[in-house]
Amino acid sequence: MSSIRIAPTYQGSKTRLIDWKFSMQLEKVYEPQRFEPHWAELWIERGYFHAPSVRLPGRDVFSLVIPPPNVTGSLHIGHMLEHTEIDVTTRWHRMRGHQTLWLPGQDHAGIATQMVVERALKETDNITRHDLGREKFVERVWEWKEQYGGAIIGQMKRMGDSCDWSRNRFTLDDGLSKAVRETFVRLYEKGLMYRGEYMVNWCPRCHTALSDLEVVHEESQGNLWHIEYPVKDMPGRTVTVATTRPETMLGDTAVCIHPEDERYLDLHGRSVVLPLMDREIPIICDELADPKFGTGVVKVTPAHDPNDFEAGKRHNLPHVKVIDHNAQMTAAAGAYAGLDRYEARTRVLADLDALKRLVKTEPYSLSAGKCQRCKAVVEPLVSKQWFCSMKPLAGPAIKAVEDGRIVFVPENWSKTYYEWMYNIRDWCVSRQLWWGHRIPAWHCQACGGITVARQDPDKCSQCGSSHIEQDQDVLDTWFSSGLWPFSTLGWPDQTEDLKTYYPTTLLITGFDILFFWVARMVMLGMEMMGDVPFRTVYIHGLVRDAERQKMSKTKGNTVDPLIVTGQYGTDAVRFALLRGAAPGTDIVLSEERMVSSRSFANKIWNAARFIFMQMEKVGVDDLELDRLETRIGPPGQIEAAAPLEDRWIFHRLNETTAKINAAQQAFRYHEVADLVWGFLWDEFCDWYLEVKKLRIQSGEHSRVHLHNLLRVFEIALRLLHPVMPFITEELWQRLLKRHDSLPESICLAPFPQAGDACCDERAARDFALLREMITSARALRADQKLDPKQTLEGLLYPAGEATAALAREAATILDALTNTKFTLCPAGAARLAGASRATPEFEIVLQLSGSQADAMRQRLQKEIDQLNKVIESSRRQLGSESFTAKAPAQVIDGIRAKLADYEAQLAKSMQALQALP
RNA sequence: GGGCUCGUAGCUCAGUUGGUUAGAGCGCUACCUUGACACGGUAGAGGUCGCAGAUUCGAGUUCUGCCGAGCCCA
Repeated sequence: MSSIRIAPTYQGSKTRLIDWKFSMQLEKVYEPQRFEPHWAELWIERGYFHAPSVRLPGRDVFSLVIPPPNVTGSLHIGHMLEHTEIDVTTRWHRMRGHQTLWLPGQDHAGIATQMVVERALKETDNITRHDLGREKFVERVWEWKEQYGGAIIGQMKRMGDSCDWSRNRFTLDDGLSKAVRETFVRLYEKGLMYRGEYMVNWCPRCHTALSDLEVVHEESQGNLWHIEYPVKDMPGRTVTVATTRPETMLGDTAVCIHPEDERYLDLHGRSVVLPLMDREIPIICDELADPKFGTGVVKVTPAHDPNDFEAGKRHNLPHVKVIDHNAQMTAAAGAYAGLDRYEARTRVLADLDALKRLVKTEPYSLSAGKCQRCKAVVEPLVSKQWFCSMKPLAGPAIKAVEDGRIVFVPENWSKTYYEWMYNIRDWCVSRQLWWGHRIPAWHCQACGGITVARQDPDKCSQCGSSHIEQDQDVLDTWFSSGLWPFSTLGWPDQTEDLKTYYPTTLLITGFDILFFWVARMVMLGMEMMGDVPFRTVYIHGLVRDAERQKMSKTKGNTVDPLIVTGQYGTDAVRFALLRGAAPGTDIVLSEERMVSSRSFANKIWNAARFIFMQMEKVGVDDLELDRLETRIGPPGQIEAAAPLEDRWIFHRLNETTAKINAAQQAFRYHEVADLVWGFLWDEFCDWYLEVKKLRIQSGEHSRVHLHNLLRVFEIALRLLHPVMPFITEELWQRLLKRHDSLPESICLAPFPQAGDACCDERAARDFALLREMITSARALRADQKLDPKQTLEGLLYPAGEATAALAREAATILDALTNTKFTLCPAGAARLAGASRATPEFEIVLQLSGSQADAMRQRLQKEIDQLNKVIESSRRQLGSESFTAKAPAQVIDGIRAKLADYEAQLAKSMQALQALP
């Protein structure tokens, strides 16, 4: 092996893997920026994440579609959490040899994108979209999309998201647009898509109708104004209505009382005169009025309130539209025409006050519906829109979850899902926008008929006239998103992709779009494909800041993934996110979490550095690690004659492997992270490496020791890879000699599986005992404030032959790791006075001066107190008839054994206390 | 008003079907710059698991009520 060592450089050789000859020298400090971009690019260039269309024989399929981010946006930390969870799961499946597809893409976000481009037009050219015209405007949005739409893709690639980029999809792609049109036509033909005049949520800023879901209700402090209406032909008789929106009174076409309200029986069949307008309107009887609320009289404005709209239908009331699509008063508002709705409110109140018709103003908290996008207060307006009937679609969607064909994780989300599904209302799908899928319906100027078609028609399907014009509106973005799991796979064409990957295996997404997206995908998937779109829905939490606050731009507490990954490394940020990602909980992302996660990466880095240095010293490079077949499946056989630490670490590795696979299966990402952390840091680095250091220093059988060390480390890297893909790839590439039989990348190497071959309970017990001896001795030293550099004399009294044998076998380790020269004493030998520590298995005594005895006495007394406490409670339990009669024998035996231990330990502690000078 | 979630160490959180002395990270204290790592090591302190009942031989874990925090739907 050459003695020249050059740090690897990736420049000018993007597609080259690391040259192993130069791979053994690691920088002292972990610097992820040096290698993360390299691997991110290489993985994609080599096509490791490409999924074939054809179903490969004998392999499980794992497929998942991305929740498509908004094309104009950039990724925030919430996306990064979502993508990390997806990526961890995807990589895990890929490594398990499954035919794996993570399909990426973006959606066109109709309202949001149009808003952004309109704003830009205003700023740069001071023009509106109407100045440009529809065609030109849409062109501009496409230009915008081309310019900024790549941002997300770039970010995802840099984060190592293992998606198949050859399949990237956009909701406005030709294929997906075809799917949208096909769906619309099918639903229309089935009578599930209809057009009509109904009251919808209208955003006066975005100038479009919104679905119920796009309206957010916010509590705010307002007033309840009480207005008096004089009853016609009954001088002096008035009724008082209460309203939070007095300006709408101009459009009142009735007042309403409850039919059984005794206060108003004399008013049945009467009418009132609407103040300010001097319009006579009827008094109607309807359940709409709640006798218990206020005066029991309500004003009825069918054109501007959903409940009144319904009441208006029941009583054939006329609509007087006093507020228009710009939230300005119409001509019907008489003197108030042209005013903004709030200005009109002020004026109406002033005028009513002048007429002495405003009898009371009381503060009132109300919840106003606001546009999700622009936060403008939504105006309920009657207009002609397209609606999708939901009830018929909801049935099969509910059943799919009830049957367990779709499973929610955590399970309780299914309740929220049912709740919404059972109370579902028709979906307003038309939007008065230009950016989106134009509705495939043509209106005939001759007969007024509607032609809905897959291909653009040239004449009316009803009268044959060629004077037809396509509907001006586009569809809700979520309509196309609802088709995402199959439109992205080529539907409505019957593609190979569809056969192979639909239904998808899993969906990982946030609860905020459970109704918007998840529920609609289920309904449309059932309807169009006749099968569920995914089998499992994992709902992740919300990323919060260190103070548990929701992140928001206005609060300024957002975390930019690009900045933090630059600071700490992508692996560390991923790990920090995952450590908090217990199912059903929000994720708290703090600076400290990222710092400690980077420390973990640094720890692994340095463990590798140590290993590589030893390999150099011993003069071995690969130690036959190229024989991959020995590493598929369980961690492998370990000879019975192998040193204790090897038998122990393989046992632990195997256990950890089993637990990690189980945690992966259950989406317990925090557990995956904790397990791998605990194994690598607390066991591999703190104990195994420390012992191996001694072995290698001794110079005997270094090769054998190193061989096992490398095997463990290599397997651990693969366990860690889904969670920290970059550092594991970097180290794995450096560790392994390039060999034809090996996968090119750790991405493609098999994920470790647990087996029985290296289970070794005895080694586990022995090593735990050895650790206890060492820890006890160290604790004694620390208690006595003894100089760590001073080698001490110590005595070890084992309780039995097995412990004695272990003490003999591990004598050098015990001495070295405690800096003590221990003498092994027979079990029954007389105790020497000194600092002592006892366990059921052994007792350790260190020589002690009188001045140090006090601290020791205190510690022993505390220990005795604690022992007495647990002994008492154990005895009480064992003395209880009902316990011994009912508890399982295993539990009783366990407590008996433990009690014996406590008692033995207590005796030793008492003895030690007495022995103190 | 209906539904859901949470309340465990100073802070942020784990704790899978009830079972022996309740864990982690960060922070804190003391000691240690030891040839992988101070982004480190060793040893420690710190919790009557929100409150009150109930079930049980046994409850952080199950049930009921209350208090407190948050979210969703109407």
